[in-house]
Amino acid sequence: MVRGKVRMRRIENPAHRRVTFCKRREGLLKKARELSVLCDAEVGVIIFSSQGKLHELATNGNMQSLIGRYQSDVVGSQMQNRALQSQVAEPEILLVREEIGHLQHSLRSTYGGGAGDMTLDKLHKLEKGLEQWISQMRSAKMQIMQQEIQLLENKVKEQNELMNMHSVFLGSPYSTHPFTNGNGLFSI
Amino acid sequence: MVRGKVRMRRIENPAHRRVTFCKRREGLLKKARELSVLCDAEVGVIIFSSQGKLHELATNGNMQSLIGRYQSDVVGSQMQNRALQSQVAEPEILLVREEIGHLQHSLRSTYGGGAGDMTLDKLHKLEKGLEQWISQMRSAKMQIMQQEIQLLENKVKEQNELMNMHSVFLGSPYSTHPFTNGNGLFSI
DNA sequence: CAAGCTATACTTAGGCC
DNA sequence: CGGCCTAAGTATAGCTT
Repeated sequence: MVRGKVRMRRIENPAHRRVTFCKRREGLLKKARELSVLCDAEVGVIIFSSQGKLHELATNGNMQSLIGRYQSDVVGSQMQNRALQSQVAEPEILLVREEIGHLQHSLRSTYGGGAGDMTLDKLHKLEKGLEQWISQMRSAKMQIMQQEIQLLENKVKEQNELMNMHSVFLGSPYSTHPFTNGNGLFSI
Repeated sequence: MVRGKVRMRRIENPAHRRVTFCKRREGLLKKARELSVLCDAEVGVIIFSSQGKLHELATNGNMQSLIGRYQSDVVGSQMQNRALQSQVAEPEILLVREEIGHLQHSLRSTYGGGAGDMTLDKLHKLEKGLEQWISQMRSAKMQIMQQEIQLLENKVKEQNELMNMHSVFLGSPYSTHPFTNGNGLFSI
């Protein structure tokens, strides 16, 4: 029987803690699955016990793809999606894929099945992960550069507006500035 | 009032579905936080609603580091940790860091504060992410190669044992095989 | 030490504002 | 829409086996 409100702090008794961990972990995963089914949501749960053991749930069956979607959403922007798609054929990814292909081939010729298939499956997951990581990396870099360009464009626009004000009220004192064009405005 | 057992299937009415999503999402995150506190566990939850909106919880406050830990555990092995640490100073990461440094510098000189700081903060997060992704990528590749080496070594050992059996029962029929050494055994 | 039990606390569907 | 209410259904702490 639950004799009172549960004290919301770390359970000190290690045995109690482990039992509670097992029960509540199952409860949490059940709730996650229910949320996913009832509300048509995609849910991922990652749990590390205090002993460091990993437990996980990905309602779509693939944590890597969920993490990929998460990264896309956090790094953000529509560019991300375009980048993820356009970059699949880029040389760096092709090189890695080729490298993995070689490794898979040598493994395949070494083992004919059983344990070998497990290893291949693992490699396949790694391959997916690698592509994802590289895409993410590049997308993030493109994102940064895109931001810089945007900021510089804004800066230029700002300066041009200032210039126009100066022109109206004070004439065009900067017409000989080395970075301005014939109209006294910055250009890229 | 709850009039009967909840039917464990997608709620078709969109309004009901959204309300239930909000309620159960809060419940799930609460349970996750409780599990973390009571049992001293590290918990991460990622939820995408059916409209694609992201909701997340990382009980240590940093989803990226949780994902990093997850990747380490899935890709596996102690090597991963060594790799994560030893590779921080590697040229590729230094290059990216330098590149980001340049972008940060130009942003800093363009804007003096306010929105500029938000952008810098975002860049800083991206920088951390990039390092992680590169480390992950390299660790995964090293892991694959490590596995290949291990498998090849096992294969060689196996072959050598077979050779020994042949030597005992049939003599040494393969002593002139181009890939064997003077003892009729494979070597790397 | 895991598995099962049960009283009690907690969650939540549906209603209402 | 978002918050509050409440009955009914669930989860689970502490116990037992």
